[in-house]
Amino acid sequence: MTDKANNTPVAQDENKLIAERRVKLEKIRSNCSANGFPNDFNREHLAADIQAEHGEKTKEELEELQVTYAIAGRVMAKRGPFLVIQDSSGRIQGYAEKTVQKEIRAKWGSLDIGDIIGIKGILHKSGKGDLYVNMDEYSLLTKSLRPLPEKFHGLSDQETKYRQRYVDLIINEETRNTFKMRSKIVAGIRNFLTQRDFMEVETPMLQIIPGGATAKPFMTHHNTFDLDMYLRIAPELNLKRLVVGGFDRVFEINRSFRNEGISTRHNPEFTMIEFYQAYADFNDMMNLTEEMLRTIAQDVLGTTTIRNTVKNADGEVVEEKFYDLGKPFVRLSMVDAILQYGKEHRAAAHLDEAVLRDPENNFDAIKAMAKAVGVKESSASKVWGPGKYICEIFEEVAEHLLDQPTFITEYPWEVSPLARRNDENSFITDRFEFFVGGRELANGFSELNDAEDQAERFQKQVAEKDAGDDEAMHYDADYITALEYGLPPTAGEGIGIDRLVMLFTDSPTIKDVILFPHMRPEAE
RNA sequence: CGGCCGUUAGCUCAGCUGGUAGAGCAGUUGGCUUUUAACCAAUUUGUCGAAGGUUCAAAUCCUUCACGGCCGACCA
Repeated sequence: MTDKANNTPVAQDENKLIAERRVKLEKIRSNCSANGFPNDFNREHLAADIQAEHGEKTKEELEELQVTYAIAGRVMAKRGPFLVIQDSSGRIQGYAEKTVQKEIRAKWGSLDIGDIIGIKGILHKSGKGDLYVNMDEYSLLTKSLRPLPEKFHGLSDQETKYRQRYVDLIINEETRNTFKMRSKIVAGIRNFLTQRDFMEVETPMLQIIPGGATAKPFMTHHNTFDLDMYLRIAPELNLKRLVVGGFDRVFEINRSFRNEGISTRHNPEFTMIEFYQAYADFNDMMNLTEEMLRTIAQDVLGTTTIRNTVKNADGEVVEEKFYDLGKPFVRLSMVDAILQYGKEHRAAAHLDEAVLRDPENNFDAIKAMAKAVGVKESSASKVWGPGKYICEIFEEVAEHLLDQPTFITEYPWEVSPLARRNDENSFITDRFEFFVGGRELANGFSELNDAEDQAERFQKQVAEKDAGDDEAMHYDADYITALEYGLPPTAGEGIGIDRLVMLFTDSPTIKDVILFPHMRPEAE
């Protein structure tokens, strides 16, 4: 099948400014080598390195040195004879004396903001104290045909920032920093785990049975097998198959896909790390999480205290929050969280501790309580048991209030189809979720390695699917087979990388930490 | 999927209770030539998101649609 709509070239949004630059490009093509696009300039130095090495020197000291530098980058501003050049490391000025300016005008028409040039010459310091490279040699490397956003206000239109991230990256240093930080965070996680003998693996994203989470999958089709397939919603089951195989400590950092709503916290494809450790339990995972986040914060931010802000429409900071990852994180059971945070809720009077602590024998009461606090029921709620109601009440009255780093434990087995039951209380599992700033960042548990129990849980999920819950899990017979070979006692965890980066970079929406977030196509 | 808000020049934005489109930046031309949002003078730029409607007259009022933002819903 060919999709002509996506392959038809559409008329570019030409305007006068672009036309003027095309005229200049014609001139450059005829006056310069390589038809105007040379690739023989040898860039030898970065702006930031030069600034670091010579920024503190006096004008006179520099004149004595007479050092030559070869820089290249994008022209970001013109100030008389000075050109502000931006490269991947930072900015430094170039200086065009009058004869050079005349020469440029004759050969290139004129230099535009956005053009990419190479400059080689002696480094000086200006009267106002800024370093500049004299344009002893220079070459126009790439003519920019499109005008950049205005130099002072920059690019603030969010739609353009997301649709044309390349423009956002040219213009906004905060955007560049966010994605540099993201790279460092991922590298930090990788280091942390590999130092602890975890092995990085890659498992299929195309799956026949999407498993490992309750979510709606994307569907696709494999032509050769003539087989419907799904994009994975989680790597979980394959990673545990690897633990069965004897890889005791594995992790995978990559995308999962869920065919659900888009919001400030949700993108249809998102990056998770999942890691599994044999002969460990969920308490070990919580300890590991604390240590990992602490280490990464220290390595990436240079501090364990993270500052997040709330801004108003004008971009002014109206609220500041600090999260100290250096302190032990709060650990609270789900029911305790309901009782503690529910005090502020408008329906607080309905939160009866005796009922919450024994929901199985108070099913009607827990249902009434859920209704009182505002839990909305749907057609799928026919199959809800007491555990699901507890979880719904928690989400309604407590979850969004979990600001400081908090582990919530004691998730009911009913909402945890892959987690191990607690030994003392079979109503709950050895599971936790981790929250910061009202956002869920991680989910971990001691793994259910009892094949027969797992088979029963899958059957219950299938019943829920048949009852109309299209997010319920499929029965994965091969996974049961794998468990029958024997999964050692194991604990595992998934951390949402995008949300973690949001926390570390003080980003209010997930689109700010994803280079190319999904948007509806623009109308033609 | 629902509520509210937005969409005007390449960018950032004005444009009032309807009277026929503006500023700064950048662009063009010239000047200046160690500037820092460089400066000085002159000057160009528009399908006012799209389509209907009301009106003598619509960027402005009404309707529908598109896209975006925020908040809900779903979820991670």
